[in-house]
Amino acid sequence: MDARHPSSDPSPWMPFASRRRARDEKREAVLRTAVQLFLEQGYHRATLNGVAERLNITKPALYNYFRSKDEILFECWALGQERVEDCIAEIDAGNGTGLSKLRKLIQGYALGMASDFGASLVRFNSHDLTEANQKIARAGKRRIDQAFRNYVSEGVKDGSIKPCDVKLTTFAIVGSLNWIGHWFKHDGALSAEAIASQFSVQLTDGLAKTRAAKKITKKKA
Amino acid sequence: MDARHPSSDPSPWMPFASRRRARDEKREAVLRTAVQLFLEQGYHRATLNGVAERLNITKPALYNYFRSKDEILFECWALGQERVEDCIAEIDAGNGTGLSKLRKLIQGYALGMASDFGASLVRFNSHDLTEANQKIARAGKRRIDQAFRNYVSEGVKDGSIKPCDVKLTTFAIVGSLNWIGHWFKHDGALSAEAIASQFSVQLTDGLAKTRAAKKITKKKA
DNA sequence: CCCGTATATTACCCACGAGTAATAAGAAGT
DNA sequence: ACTTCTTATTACTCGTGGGTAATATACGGG
Repeated sequence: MDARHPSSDPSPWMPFASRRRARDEKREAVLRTAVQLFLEQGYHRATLNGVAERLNITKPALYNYFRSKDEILFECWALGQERVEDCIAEIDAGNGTGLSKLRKLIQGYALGMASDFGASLVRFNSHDLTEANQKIARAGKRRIDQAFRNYVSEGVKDGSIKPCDVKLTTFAIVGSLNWIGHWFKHDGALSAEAIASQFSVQLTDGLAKTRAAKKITKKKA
Repeated sequence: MDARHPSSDPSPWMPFASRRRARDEKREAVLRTAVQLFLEQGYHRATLNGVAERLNITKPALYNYFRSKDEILFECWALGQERVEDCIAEIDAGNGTGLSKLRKLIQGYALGMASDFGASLVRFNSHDLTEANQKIARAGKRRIDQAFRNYVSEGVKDGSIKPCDVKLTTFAIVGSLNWIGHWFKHDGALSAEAIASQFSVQLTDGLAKTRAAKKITKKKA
């Protein structure tokens, strides 16, 4: 069925490695199922029995992979967070104007929000995490917010974005994007990609300092 | 202290009325305390014992005013909803371009979001309501969303707003506004009014079809 | 002054679901 | 085949908190 047990491979670690991989796959399967159920029914209404049932196992089996329900919640959150942070890292590695970076981040973040793990960043209540994990989550949120703000103010500096209140502008953009996590449906009329590219244009529409926009500003001034 | 017991009033219904009013005030006090606690700790972490404690009463006393915890939640939601719907009614009663109506709604909605009851529209999980109340909440959300869409498409028709994807534009605006409910703090640097007026301008900035904007559109075309 | 109603309290119930033994089954290695 | 480690199951505990029954107290009206 698959190449998970390549008996032809003589390496004595291979069987071990393959078992580890199977384990990780199961862990991921749990997370995927859990996040779906959490999103469908809400974290508290969703029970671990329910999660287990969907996986055709029983609740205690889950405890081979996770220590507690809130740990599952946290790891769902973490996967969504990771994806966004990877996106930020990629943007930071490249170059471009503040505006182009901002657009990339908007696009990446929008795509994230259209996924289950991404939506968990905004659909779950941070109070359901342990105190320690709440701190981690807050720090993560901060880093993302900071990235947005950095790109905006960078854009203002390099002239690609017209002067604006960085904080409020960021809030407005992030808000629009977060909302995707609440209304997006995979079976809807709009694909995630379409939304992402639309938003990356639309949300920066009034922000870009084009030649034409410059003219207007000067006219007004 | 107050005129709640006007013994000078001969009307036999007056005492009754005054007691009703006291009752309603207590009901409201419960809701105010409850919504605060729900927002602080999350609906599930917050207990009715906790709510009662803050009011210097005990849990069963709450059941003189509400049938269940989720009824309290619902009424908090309803108060926030009502406020927005009042705003919509007011706008619909007056006249103006689609753009000016949209700006009024943005302003009103932003102000709402900066209040506890308004924030409850977006901070609480609809799954914590009864099936019946979920339907009511969904219908309410729909009405608000529809108002936004109506004003936008009205604006496009009357020429105050430049042609755009009504649905996505609305989502973007509503998203920005809803996000206020998550980050606004009463003791923060920005007042609710400042945010509301800022957003009413900023969110419609790229939307308004000014003469200058018209020129750009024609240039591009 | 007494009665009836509204409103509060104390003391309880109990459903629910997270988490935990105790234990069985299955595969890997020898 | 025997052992061992992993992974799963059955059957259970138990804390929590929403909700209730019985009851006390305050207050306005006759």
